[in-house]
Parts: sequence; structure tokens; C-alpha cells
Amino acid sequence: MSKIFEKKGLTKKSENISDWYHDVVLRAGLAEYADVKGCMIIKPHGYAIWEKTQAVLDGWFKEDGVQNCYFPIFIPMSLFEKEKEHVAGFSPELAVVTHAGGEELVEPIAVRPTSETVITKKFADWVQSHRDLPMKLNQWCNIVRWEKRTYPFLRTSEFLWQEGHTVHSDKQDAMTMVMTALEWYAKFYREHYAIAPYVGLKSQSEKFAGAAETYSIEIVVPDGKALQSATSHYLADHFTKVFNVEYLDEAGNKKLAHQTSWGLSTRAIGGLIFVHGDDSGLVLPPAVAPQQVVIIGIAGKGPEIEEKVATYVGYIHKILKDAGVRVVSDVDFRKTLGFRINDWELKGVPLRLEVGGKELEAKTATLVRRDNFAKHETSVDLLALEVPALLETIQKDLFKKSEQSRDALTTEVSTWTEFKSIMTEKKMFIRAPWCEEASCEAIIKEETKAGTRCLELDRIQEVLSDTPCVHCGQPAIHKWLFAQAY
RNA sequence: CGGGACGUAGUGUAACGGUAACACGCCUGAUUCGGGUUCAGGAGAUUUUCCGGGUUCGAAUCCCGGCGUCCCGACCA
Repeated sequence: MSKIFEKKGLTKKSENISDWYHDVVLRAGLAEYADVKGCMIIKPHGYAIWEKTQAVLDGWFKEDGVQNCYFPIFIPMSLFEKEKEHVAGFSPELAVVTHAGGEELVEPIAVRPTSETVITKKFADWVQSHRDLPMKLNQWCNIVRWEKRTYPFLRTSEFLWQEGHTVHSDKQDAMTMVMTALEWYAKFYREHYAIAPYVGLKSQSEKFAGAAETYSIEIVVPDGKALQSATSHYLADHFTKVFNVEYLDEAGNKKLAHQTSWGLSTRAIGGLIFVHGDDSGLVLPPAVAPQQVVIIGIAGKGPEIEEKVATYVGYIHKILKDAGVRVVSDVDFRKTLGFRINDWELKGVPLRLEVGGKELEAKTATLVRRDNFAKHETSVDLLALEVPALLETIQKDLFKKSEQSRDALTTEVSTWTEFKSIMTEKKMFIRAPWCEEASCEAIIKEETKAGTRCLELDRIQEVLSDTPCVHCGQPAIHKWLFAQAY
């Protein structure tokens, strides 16, 4: 039925997924390397995906009463250093400004790796009464973390994200916020990125520096490794204590506010590339594709046909645009057909309409799906209904495929021998009983490079009895997910 | 931060210590256009080979230092 046309110079995903990934990022026009190590220039096609991401999440945040704001990129070192665990966690990757205005600064300024400190300091001023709570803020901004080893989108020295910061009267209210944010992210990945993630609680050693609890979205990359793809933290009173975020309750008692923070970054785009891409390049889910449909005009012989085809393409373009489809037309007849098709496939446009002399005569268009290359011809009269429906089908099929891939890359084991051989021979997610001791986790990581990824939400209630830890044999408490991480 | 590789037109590569070359891309014109077509001509390195020193009659090439990038490890809320 459908043949996959190989791309010149594009490494096959199955041969070397890392080379393939880098090739796709560059060839699909998502991003390029910048002049500073580990930094990335996000090109229009990549940025457009980010804008789609922003639009969806931002809408949900606002519906819930979260307000956008902006705090400075610079944080005085003294402020940053106030919460001890926090500074210990972030110091190694901090970029610090020591000179400005031609002079050495009296106090160095940190470039934000996250904004808990500056924002909490202001919460102390803004929160006085229980009537001020909850206070929910968010900012879309850039972050700098000087990682030793970088990877386009997955781990860059500077990246874009949103960070939500909220304060609440008590733990219960804060936890509701933590779970709401987590659910937004899960829903976003499922319904917009068409990715089936794992959602759960991080272990104590893997949690955010300064948090009481961290929940995360974990994506299963097709090579069996894990990508932490969004986090939601319950900060308890760890920061509010340090910055004195106190309020008076109804009875006039002074109380410390409870706090949350949650974020999703441009790393998400890396997950999107990894999960759906194939040997022909990027594959975008229709929900977030900057262009959902490309109409390719196929020239016959001579300018006369070209003109007719171009007119016909314009006609179909309008039909689709009126039907609410994000559509782009390609009638650049100076380039050969193969070149144009390959280029649009690399870019990952979910649906291609081929329109030439044949279709013009029959008043049809040929529809080709990017995800499975299935091809069929349809009458123009049906396009306004059929194209949106087909885009939805593609969206659903991509999700199903992601779900199958995730499940196929997850296995349950109960013995250490099995655990170790799986992790060393074939990387994948392992679900196994664990004692929840940090020392045990550290040894597992040392021997297999795999750490805990999360305790799935629906397994938190499922407390084990008489089950030994997969590694140390001590009583296990829950079944956790383990994997090597990106 | 340890180990390795590398740095030459826009990109990818070549050049024994002796005239910096080739392919792709780009421009012009044809040709072709239902899956990266084919051909002809042209521009593009030029205080030329990342930067600074050195050796030499002569350095892209050898030596020293710096900077940077990539790969492998350690690290990575």
C-alpha cells in the first residue's frame, strides 16, 4: 500500500536513534546550534510548536484563576542562597554575573535556574490575610542551567518554560493545586502531543531541591529511556518559612502559607520528536502541528496546466481554511515534486493533499497521511468534512501507537537477576517492588544506570505486604517504575 | 570535571612541509516535474585554513599556548 521513501542523509531511527534525533532537529528546521555551548536557536517551525503548547496550557491556567506575571531573570546571590536544599541542588549548574557596567559587582547576581526564591520573597509582601489566598501566579520565561552535557531541546543551557507558583492556606488546598497542575500536564500530553505518559510521585532523592513532594510526567522514549517531561511540586512551608510568608487566619492566628510550583519546558518538544518521528523525519500530531495540511500542486506540462492547478489548489485551500483547518499550499513548481514532498514529510505535516491534472479533472484530491502513508482519493465536496475528521483520526491513532509503544517498553520483574539483565541488555521501563530506601536506590543506579522514575498515581494506595524489594530483599512498600533517564 | 576526536567557502569533506581542491547548496539559462530529474555557465576562501606565538626559504599541514565544538564517561530540580 504505502512505501516509506528514505530521506537523503537522514539516519534511520532504528539504526541510531541519537543521530536520527539530531538529524531531524536540524533537517526539519526546528532548531540549530548557537554560538554558545549548549545553546540553541529555535527556528520558526520549532517555535510555532512551542506557541501551540503555550496557547493550550495558558488557557487552562487562566480558567483556574492563575495570573501571568514576570519576574526578573537576575536574582541576587544572597536571596538565592536562603533555602539550603534549594541552593545545594542548583549551585552546580548556576550561571553567575560577576561583572556589569564595566565594574566588578559587590554582590554577584545569579541568572535564574528557577524562580522560587524571588517570587516567594514577594509573596511575603502580598500575602497578609487568609483573604489573599490562594494566590496563583505563572510566568512564561527563559531559564539558565549550565549542564555539563547538553542535547537539543532535552537539555540546553538556556531553555524556555512556564513556572507556576502558588500559595495556599493549608496543605490540603496546596495539594489540590499540585494535582490540578499535574492533571493539566497529563491531559496535555495525552490529548495534544498524543503521547501516553506515566504520571506519578518522585522518590525522595529524585524530588525537586527544596520540595516536600514532587510529582512528574514521565515519557517513555522509543529507546527505552525516560524523559521527565513536566513536574508539579508541593513545597510545603519550606520557602514560606524562610521568607516569612505568613497570614492571619479567620481567628486572627498567624500561619505559614503552603506553596506549590509546577513547570513544563521546551524539553516537551524533544519528547514529541522522539515519540512520533520516523525514518522520513518528524511526525506532528494535528493538535499541535503549526500546519495540519499541506496542499501540494503537481504540475502537468506547460504553464497553462500550472496555472489551472494553482487555481484549483487555491480553491481547496479556501475550503479547508473555512473548515477551520491550518493549511498551507505549495505550488512552487520550480522545485521537483519529490523534493517538495520530502521536505514536507521531514517537517512532519500530518496530512498531505496531492492535487494535479488528474484530480483537477475528476474534481478530487489525493489524501496522504504522514503517520502511516495511507493514501486515498476524495471528492472536493467531501473535503470540508473529511479532512477535519481524518485529522482527528490521525491524532487518536498516534496516541494509540504511543500507548502501545509505552506498554511494550515496560515490563514487571521481581528478581534482581532479571532486573539487571534487562537494564543492561535492553533498556526499558521496569516496574518492580522497592523498599524506598535511598541507599538501596543509589546502588541500583550504580549497577544499572537506572533510577526510580516514579510511583504511578494509581499505585500509591496499593501498599505491598510480604513482598521483597527487587534489589535488597527487605520488605517492599510499593511497585515503582525504574528506567535510565535522559 | 576526566578520556577521546576534531576545527579548511553556507554545509560536508580533501590537499606529502611547496599553486587550497571536490561534492552539495547558491546565482543565470535550459530541461524535467504523479517521489530529492538532467545539463551548461557563474559567483563564493583572498590582511585564505578557529585565535596567538614558534620552527622553516616556505605552514592548512610540524611544535607550544589559548578558545571552541562533537563523542564517551561522571554529573544532571
